[in-house]
Amino acid sequence: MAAAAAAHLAVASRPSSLSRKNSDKTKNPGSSVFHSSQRILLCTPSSSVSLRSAQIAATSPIEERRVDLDEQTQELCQKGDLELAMKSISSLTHENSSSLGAETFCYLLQLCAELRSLSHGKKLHSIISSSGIAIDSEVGSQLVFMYVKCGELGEGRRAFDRLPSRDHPFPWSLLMSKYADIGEFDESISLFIKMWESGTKPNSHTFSCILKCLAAIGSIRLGMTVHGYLQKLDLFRRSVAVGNAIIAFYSKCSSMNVARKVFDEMPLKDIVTWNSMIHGYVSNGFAKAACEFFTEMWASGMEIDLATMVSVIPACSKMGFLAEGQALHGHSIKSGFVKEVSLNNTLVDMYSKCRNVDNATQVFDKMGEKNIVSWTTMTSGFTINGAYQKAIALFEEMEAEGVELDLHFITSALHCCACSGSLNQGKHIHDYVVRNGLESNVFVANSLMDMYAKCGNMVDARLVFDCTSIKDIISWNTLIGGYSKNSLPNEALALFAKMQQHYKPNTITMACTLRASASLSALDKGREIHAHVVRSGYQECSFVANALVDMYAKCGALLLARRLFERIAVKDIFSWTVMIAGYGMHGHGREALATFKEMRGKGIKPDGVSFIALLYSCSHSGLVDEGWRFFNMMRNEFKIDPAVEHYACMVDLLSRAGRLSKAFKFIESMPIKPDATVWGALLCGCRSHRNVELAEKVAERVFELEPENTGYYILLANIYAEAEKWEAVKKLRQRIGFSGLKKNPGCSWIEIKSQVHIFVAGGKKSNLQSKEIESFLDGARRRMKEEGYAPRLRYALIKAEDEVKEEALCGHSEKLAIAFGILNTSEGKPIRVAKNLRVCGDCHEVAKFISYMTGREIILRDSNRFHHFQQGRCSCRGYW
DNA sequence: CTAGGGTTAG
Repeated sequence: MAAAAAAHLAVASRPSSLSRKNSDKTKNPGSSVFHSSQRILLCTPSSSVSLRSAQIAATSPIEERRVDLDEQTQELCQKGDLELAMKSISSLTHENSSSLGAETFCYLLQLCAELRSLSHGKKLHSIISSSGIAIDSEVGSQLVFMYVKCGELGEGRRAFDRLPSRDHPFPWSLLMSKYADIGEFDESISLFIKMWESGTKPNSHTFSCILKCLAAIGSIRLGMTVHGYLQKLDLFRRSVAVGNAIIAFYSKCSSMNVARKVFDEMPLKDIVTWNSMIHGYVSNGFAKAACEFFTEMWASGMEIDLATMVSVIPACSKMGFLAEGQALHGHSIKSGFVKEVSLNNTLVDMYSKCRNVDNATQVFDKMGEKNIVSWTTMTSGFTINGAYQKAIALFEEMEAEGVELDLHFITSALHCCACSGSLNQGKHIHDYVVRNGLESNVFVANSLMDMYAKCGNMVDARLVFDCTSIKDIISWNTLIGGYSKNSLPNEALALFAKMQQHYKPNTITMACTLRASASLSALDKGREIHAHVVRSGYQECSFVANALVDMYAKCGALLLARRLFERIAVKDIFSWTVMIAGYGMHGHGREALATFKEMRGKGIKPDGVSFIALLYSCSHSGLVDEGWRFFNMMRNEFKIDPAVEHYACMVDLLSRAGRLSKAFKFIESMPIKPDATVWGALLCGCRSHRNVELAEKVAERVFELEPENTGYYILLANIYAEAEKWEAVKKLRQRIGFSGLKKNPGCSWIEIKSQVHIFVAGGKKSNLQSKEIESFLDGARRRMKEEGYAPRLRYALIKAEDEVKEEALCGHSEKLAIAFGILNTSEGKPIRVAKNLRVCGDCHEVAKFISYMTGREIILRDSNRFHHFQQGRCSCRGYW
């Protein structure tokens, strides 16, 4: 204020009688120019002005002409007519330009700023410079203002740096806020520091801006210092904007409690105050609090504006409050907000998230103006509601219309392809990305990788990864996770090792990597990662803790899994499910049931997945009655509609128990279409209970559903072979040959001293120690006979055709791995072997005997479950 | 008191 007055004084002290005379008129330049009716009345119609200007130029003496020129230009400025104002001073030449009052230049520059007229602004700048008069801080500030408003921040900064004095906060705050707008918070903060050091007192604008910057760089401590200082100044009580800025600061720093306290203490609140609180609650994940706050705002009689609506509607979306959302929609219609694109976009989002895709589509179709956000929102709306084809159609529509698609839209479309497994559509979008040079964007690249990974195409996912120069931690995690989920654990672990040269892994990396170790059954590797987790302090993260339990369970260390499980302070539904599944795969059905009971005792409501784990546990422990009980409990008590996985568990349960025809009838009575896993479970049952007739019937259904899955053909071939139906085996073999199918080769592996050793079919050329292994197994077999072990060996298979025989040999890979383990580990240590297919019957018997013969515990994980061999017995008790 | 505080999508 003082500085402004001084500037005015400086202007007044110029040899100009008019500036003093005019000073009452010039008090309120700027935005009021267009609104003051008094000013407009004072204005002369433009035609008469130019007439007068011509008269003046012709007749007046110099002094009078100058006065009139000042007055007349200022009047034109007040009217907002920049063109005429510029024309009126165009008669000025180099020699006499200094005769125009500085105040007039202020008027002109301000009008240029408001009208964003950079060309006139620049012209004025050059006139002022060439006039030879020194640019005082008032004119200088207007120059800064003009340049900044015209989008020339750099020029504005240069003008600022040339100011003779910078004792007014205006140009400081102006630059600070523009730097903040373009994200250069550090520059803004450094200006604030310079300002502070120069002794210029910041005002409320400056403080609003610095709080915004400090929030953006996450400097909570400094922000709190500013808050404390403002409390001493009592500034935030006098300025609502400052109070609002403090609220925004705390909400951005996730301290809604403090924000609430500030809110309560503010003596003056406006609509922005309320809106800031609502937005703060929503963006910090307190959607419910946001809704409640809105209700309070409504009740207080405060006006509701567009920003309120655009903040509170997403809160309803997050909560799934359809009725409330609809009420807000109604209010928007009444208040005319439905004209706004932004509001319609939130409505489309709200209806989509509240699972009302019809209303979402209706709003979308009806909205007058659409922007790229509308299209993006509708695309993800279709995706979350499973209407993948409609989402893809939107992409095609946009592409056909030649609309320029931004990266948000592209990532949404890719996400849709990822969710629906639409590889071809995804590739099509990839083409678009390449054509439009968007592949260097890290978000797009990450979405592409995610899409390829979810579609099971890790080769292309890797290609995108390798071609992207800019990677972030999400890129690495996406690819590692993709490898883990696509059963490529070795690739996942290799990439994890490589990643550590570039990035510190985060909790998500750990969870993905643990999953890879789990699927490899690589206990040492898992332990290594566990150590990493502890060193990084990630063990408190529930994601990681659950992954650790899962890893130990899948690596056969069930006791360790249980111990870690018990250490999880807050067990969520995932923790419980993982533990129940862990017991299930080890055949500890009773413990699984007890854990489930414990979970319910803690008030955790089971979901569909936890029931899959439970039913699976029952089937692997032969708990038929219990299985039924839980299946009914799930439907009746928890109102969960069984999914195909639940049916598969039940069929498995019945089939293992030998109730094959009941299982068959059960499948036929299913309300949903059974898939290959359901029929496949029955086919397995047919094998263990040697029912060839039913097997043939069931197999046809399976082949129809999954004609490319060779595992089922081999299963049937084995069923025939075991029944010595060689003709049938031959026919089936021909059928496989005709379709040109390749089978999944069986392999087993064992980890010794962090090194994974893999054994494949036949084991011919596989290992250095193949001789020792062979002689060990020969010895074992000899002793088996000597000790009268009934060799339930499938000798019959020897008569089989090559294809089947080879399959029988594949089964031997686990024997090789077990033998290798015994030969290379010290006595008394358990042997942990994993296999990619189900264990073969012969190997199962041999493993039992080896555990008895050597006194070693053998833990074999096959594709289906764990087998703990100890003293000649297996934990599966035949349920495999 | 020309500048400041609150606005949807990945």
